[in-house]
Parts: sequence; structure tokens; C-alpha cells
Amino acid sequence: MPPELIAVLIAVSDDRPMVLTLEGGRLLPSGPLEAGHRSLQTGLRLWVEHQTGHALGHVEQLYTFADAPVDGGPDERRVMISYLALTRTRRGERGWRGWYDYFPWEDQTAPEGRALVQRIVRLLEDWAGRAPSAAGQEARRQRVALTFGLDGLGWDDELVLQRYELLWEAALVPESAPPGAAVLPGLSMARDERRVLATAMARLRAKIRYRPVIYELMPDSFTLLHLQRTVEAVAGQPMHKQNFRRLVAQQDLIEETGEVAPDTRGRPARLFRFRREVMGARRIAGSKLPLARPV
Amino acid sequence: MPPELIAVLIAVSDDRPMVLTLEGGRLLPSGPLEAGHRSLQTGLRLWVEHQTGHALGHVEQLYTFADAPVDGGPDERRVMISYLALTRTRRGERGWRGWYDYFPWEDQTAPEGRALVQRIVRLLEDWAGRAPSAAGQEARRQRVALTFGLDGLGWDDELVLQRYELLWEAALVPESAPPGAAVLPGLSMARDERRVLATAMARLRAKIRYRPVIYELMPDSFTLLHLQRTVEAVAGQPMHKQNFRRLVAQQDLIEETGEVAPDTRGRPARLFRFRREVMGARRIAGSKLPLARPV
DNA sequence: ACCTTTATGCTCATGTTGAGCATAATATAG
DNA sequence: CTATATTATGCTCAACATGAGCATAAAGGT
Repeated sequence: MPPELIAVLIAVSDDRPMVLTLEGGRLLPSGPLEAGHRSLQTGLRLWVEHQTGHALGHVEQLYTFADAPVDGGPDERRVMISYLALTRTRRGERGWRGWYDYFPWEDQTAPEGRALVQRIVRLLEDWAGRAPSAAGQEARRQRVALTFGLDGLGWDDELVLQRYELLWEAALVPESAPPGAAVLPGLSMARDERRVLATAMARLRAKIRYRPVIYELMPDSFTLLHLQRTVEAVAGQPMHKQNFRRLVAQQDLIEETGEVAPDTRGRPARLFRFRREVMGARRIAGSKLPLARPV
Repeated sequence: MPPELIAVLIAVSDDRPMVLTLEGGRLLPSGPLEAGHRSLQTGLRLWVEHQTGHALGHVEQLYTFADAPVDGGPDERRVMISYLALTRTRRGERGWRGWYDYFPWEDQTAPEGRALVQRIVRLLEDWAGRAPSAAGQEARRQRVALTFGLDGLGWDDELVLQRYELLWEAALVPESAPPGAAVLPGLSMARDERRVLATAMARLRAKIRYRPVIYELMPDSFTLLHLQRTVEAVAGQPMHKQNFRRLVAQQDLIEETGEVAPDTRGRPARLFRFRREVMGARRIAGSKLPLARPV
């Protein structure tokens, strides 16, 4: 069985991060590596274009997973080589889903997300109390505190996978919960796809801090508020407006188009475009965004 | 053909980063994923222990490579899932090689390394001039400037892979040079192993900036200068001594043992140990080292 | 003429970083 | 025994980055 190539294709539409899915949101585009593929990445591109009609822009490898061996099962294992891809949505394309539909607790810009985390923390504290030994209970509590930012640690938006794995272990998601048990809100997916999506979210959130990949998700021209909302949507965290602008300005990665955004409320905002030329010519010192990651 | 698991096992010995090799330094430990392996990582551990007798400590996945398809060759491709592993050398173990034996230009702490880069840059400028079009020449020059830190950009120690790939394209390494042509100093390896090693070096250099992985390479107790020399050896860059100490101190990741280093010249140095307990208990805000990455 | 809304400029306290001066505590050469 | 070399360690300073917030500008709507 050849390894499978699997893509997490991300776009942001109306300030919501979206992921391209198949089969009613249960699967991600994927297909086996074939002899004719010139490289892993070309194989991936072919599969995604074939299955979704969507061409890929920025692509990077994420992680390679193998499923657990089955006793008495086949000798061959399913190996998945996963990729993160960034694009823009096109009107009318089907299969796009909001990524917070799968991970509602990851959206800390919305009050519902924050309330959900409160609920989750209570459930996880119960779970921690059910550990067999006292040391085990303490270890579980510490893990909950770290991944969910308790005890003044603060929410770390990059711990998407760690949080998902914790919820899996605590049997709070349908993938691991016993049949009929209460589970958290949020769509699940087939096989390991939700884990792959979590990996992609974590990588993208980490990456926008130090590489200007956010512009892969922006249209040709945009206002500064639009850019900020996009970053906030990806990070799932609000930001300080003036500081955001100061930072973006000093990066010198965008320039004014000279136009002004149409149909806005309030004072009209200037439009900007990404200076794609500078990408090669300069080292990008740090596109570190004012996404305060607390101590 | 199942995917192959391949390990880059790193240790630092006498302030030199070492890599564990087989076959006279031509190969890295590796073996196919088998049905009995519980996971990719267990498979890797089994292979490395079997081939080298060395147990693995900290392990992380690096990247998955596929070799290019051969026209009329077999349908199946070789897929390599590579890992970075960190340990301590043990006296008398065979197969350890200095990683700068393979990449002499990556050691910018030594005058020879800096001189070699000067020579490489001249060769690459010739190569840039041989591009067919004027635009192609300019693109090549810009790439050389970026990867080797010309025009005041400064040396970026994380660009190990980019530099190796550039040298490959310019046919300055034995892997790509025509037979008999002059090539750069530095050992080469079989297959794609040198590329895998470059990937590992880049990852480790990046990682020591924001995670305390350097302590995986240290003995139980060490002086601050020993720690600094280890970081410098990995990064291939010198550091400011007082600032290094200030940073390490404020991280609060190490504590004094109360003892003093034996057989040193100069004023005796206090010994420290890594506080392994804090690893789980605290978020490591930033183990960012004073490795000035220039603008 | 006001109010709401968004855009934009500016200040200020605090923290971080790069550089270097100064002094302390050893061993060894003479 | 003193000078010198060598490493350890404490401390200062300027430049810059960061987080927070005040103030004002420019639109549309009541």
C-alpha cells in the first residue's frame, strides 16, 4: 500500500477560516502516491485538483502519520503524508467548512468559544480527579492547566493538537467516547482527519508569527482592519488595533494602492496591497504579530 | 516497498556536534516500517537500537522525502520518513562523525569556515554569471546573497538546507558535480543522506532558539561556559558571553549544584544542572538565545 | 448639530537586546 | 613572590521592541 497524500487546504472567507472537505465534511482531499508523480508535492497537487478542481498555491509538508497496526490485520499499514496549503476561496465552490465547526473551543475571539472552554475545563477537572493514583491526578491537572492556560498561564493558540489529544484521552470527543456518551460540540471527521486538521491549524497559527504567510490568504487589496480580522480569525485571538498597525507598517511588506475601501461604515480606510517583490529580496526579519502569547 | 525510517542522531562531544553513522560515515541508521511496529517512532527506535546499540532519547519527526521516479524503473518509490534524535555520546561508541566534516562551511565559529564561505561565494558568483538570461543571473545573485548573508544581510545559521541545495545546483558538491570536476571540501554520503543531515541541522539550530532542547545534549552537570560552547557548536556562531549568561539565568531552567568544575584554567566555574521538573510545569516562554540573527 | 463608527497619530512605561567596562579568583611563568 | 594569563561574574548603558491607552479625524445616519 503506497503512502497517501492528504491536504489541508485553508482559506479565509468573511473573516472565517475555512477548510476544503469532501463527503459532507467528513474527509480531506487525498490520494495515494503514484509511480508517475514527479514528487510528493506534485502528487498532492494532482489529487487535489482532480478531486476538488482547486489549484494549490503555497504548500508545505506538515507531518507523516501511520495508523495503529491491527492484530491479525493486513501486513501493510496506512501511512499519510499531510500537507498544509493556503489559498483564497472562490465564490460558489463547494465543500468549504469553517474550521471552528470542527474545533469550536479554538475560537477565543467569540464569547461562545470562551464559554465552551470554561465548560471543558470543568469536565477535564472531573476527568483528572478520576485518575487512579494521586500522582496521576496531579499530572492530569497540570496538563489541563498548561494546554488550556489556567493558573494565569494564558491561552496558547498554538496548542490545538495538544488540546484535541487531551479531549480524546478524556473521551470527550466522538472519536474516542463510548457509544451514547455525551460529547463536546463540534463536527467530527472520518479516520484521523480531525487530527490532521488540528496539526494544520497549529502550524498555521505558529507560522503567521514569523513568516508573512497571512498574505497568501488575502485578496489583492485589503484594508488594515481586514488584515487584522484575518489574523485574528486564524489565531482565534483578538489583537490591539493600533499596535497591529504599527507592526504591520514597520514590516514594510505592504503598500498603499492609493484607493479607499468602498461601502464601509465610519471613516473610509485606505487600501493596501502585498509587496510580493520583497519576498525574495529581503530576509523577513520577523512578521511577529502582536498576538500576545502570555508568560 | 514500505516507507523507510531514518534517524539523524546528534550528540555534542568536546564542543563538536556529532552524528551517528554507519558504513564508514556514508549512511544513517535506517530501516523499513514493519507490520509489528506499534508506531513510526517505535519502529525507528527498534532499528536504531538494533543497528547501533544506542537507545534514543528526545526524538522528533523531521520531514518525509521521496526519491525521484526513474523512467522504466520500478513502480514503487523509496519514501523516507526522517527523524531528529538527541543524545549524549558514550565513550568508545563507533560511528560518530563531526557534522562539520560533512558541512565545513557551516562552522562560522572557526576562521577556516569563514574563509571557506568567502571562497564559495566567489564560486557562486561565477555560477550566477553563467545563467542564460540577465534576469536569471540577477535571480541567482540574489539567492546567493540571501543564503550566504551578503550585502549586509548577515549569516543565517538556519539556512543549512538552502545552502546545500544551492551548492548542489551549482554542481559544487560531489553528488551533482560531473565526474572529475573540482568540488568543495566536505564528506559526502550515500543516496540523499546528506540532505537529511542538512535538514536535521537546520531544525536543531532553529529549535534551540525557542525550546530548551540544548539540555538534551548536556551531561548531568556543566558549567555555563560549557553550555555556551555547546550552543555555539550547534549554531556554528559565536555568542556574547555575558549576555548568554544573563539570558540563561533569567530562564530559570538551571540551578547550581553547589560544586565547582574540576581541572579548569582561570577562575573556577560553578556547576549547574538542568531542572528537568520545570519542563512540564511551566510554559517555556522563550529559550531564545542571543544568537543574533541579523536583519 | 450631534452620535456612532471606524481610521489613524502619538505618548509612555516597561521589557529586551547588543555591547562593553570592571572586578574577582584561579594557575603558572619568571 | 610577583606579574601575567585566563576564565568567571557583576553591572551599566543606549537602542529598540512591546503593551496599553489617549486623542483626533473622517465618514454616515438621526
